[in-house]
Amino acid sequence: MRPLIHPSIEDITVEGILHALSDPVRAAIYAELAVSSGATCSNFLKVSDRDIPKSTLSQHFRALREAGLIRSERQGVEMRNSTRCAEIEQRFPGLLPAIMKAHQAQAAGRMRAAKRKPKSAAD
Amino acid sequence: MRPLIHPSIEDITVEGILHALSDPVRAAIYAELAVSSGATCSNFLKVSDRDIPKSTLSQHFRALREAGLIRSERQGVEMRNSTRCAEIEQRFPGLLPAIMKAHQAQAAGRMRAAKRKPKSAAD
DNA sequence: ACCGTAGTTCGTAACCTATGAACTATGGAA
DNA sequence: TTCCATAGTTCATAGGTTACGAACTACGGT
Repeated sequence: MRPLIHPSIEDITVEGILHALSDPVRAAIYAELAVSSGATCSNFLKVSDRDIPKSTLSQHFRALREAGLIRSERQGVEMRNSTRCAEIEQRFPGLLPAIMKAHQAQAAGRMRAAKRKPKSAAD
Repeated sequence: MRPLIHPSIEDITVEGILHALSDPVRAAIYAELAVSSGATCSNFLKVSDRDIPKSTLSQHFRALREAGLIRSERQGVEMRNSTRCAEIEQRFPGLLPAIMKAHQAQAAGRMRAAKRKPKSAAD
């Protein structure tokens, strides 16, 4: 089992961050981790009502880790994950807050739209 | 020749924006357009000292356009491109400025590093 | 030593991207 | 009008990336 790779803060790139967060599953994972730090991978076997196979989930965590967005460490049989937002905030001030805010705004917009015509809930 | 597709403002997604700007060439194009509005595609046959084939360039412009980041319109034989940043700023306030600022910070960091050990200029 | 849980790795099919070659659209020049 | 040059687009395809089931590894308990 190869060791986990955590890029040092100066190796983190904007492109990498944007790419990692351009996937809705990863964005959701990151957003959740930003709030409830220390969550494990299997806390995310369901993401916004969608089942994610655990191999896929593992890859998503790897993508977030290698983009420098999260830090993962083994703790017993499971994996504790936490964001590296303090570090990133220092290197790219305002970037993550703006992205998270935009994601929230988008989710809020979806909710408003669903309320207006509730039939489309299963679209 | 199929007509150009410009998503309406409410169809623009955060994921789409992040994905479009997670490519360094597209980010450079967007940054340049944000400053010198009205530039044509062939203004970008070179991007940060790299030659971009024009078919590739065309795809990059399409990606930016269909993510909702730019508006393109034919003017005579060429194509005028401009950003839709005012609209996007309204829908996702602060998002684009934060991303652009981060890209600048990164470029500034690279420049500082190159100055410190100038030998690596050709890496 | 064995089992169950939590994640990782591997193989492969599906999808995405870059690029050269061929094409289309437009505005002059002959 | 016909021809040509310029600016971009589209197509085919090769190479890269991603998703996911199956098989595997790591750890803690019994």
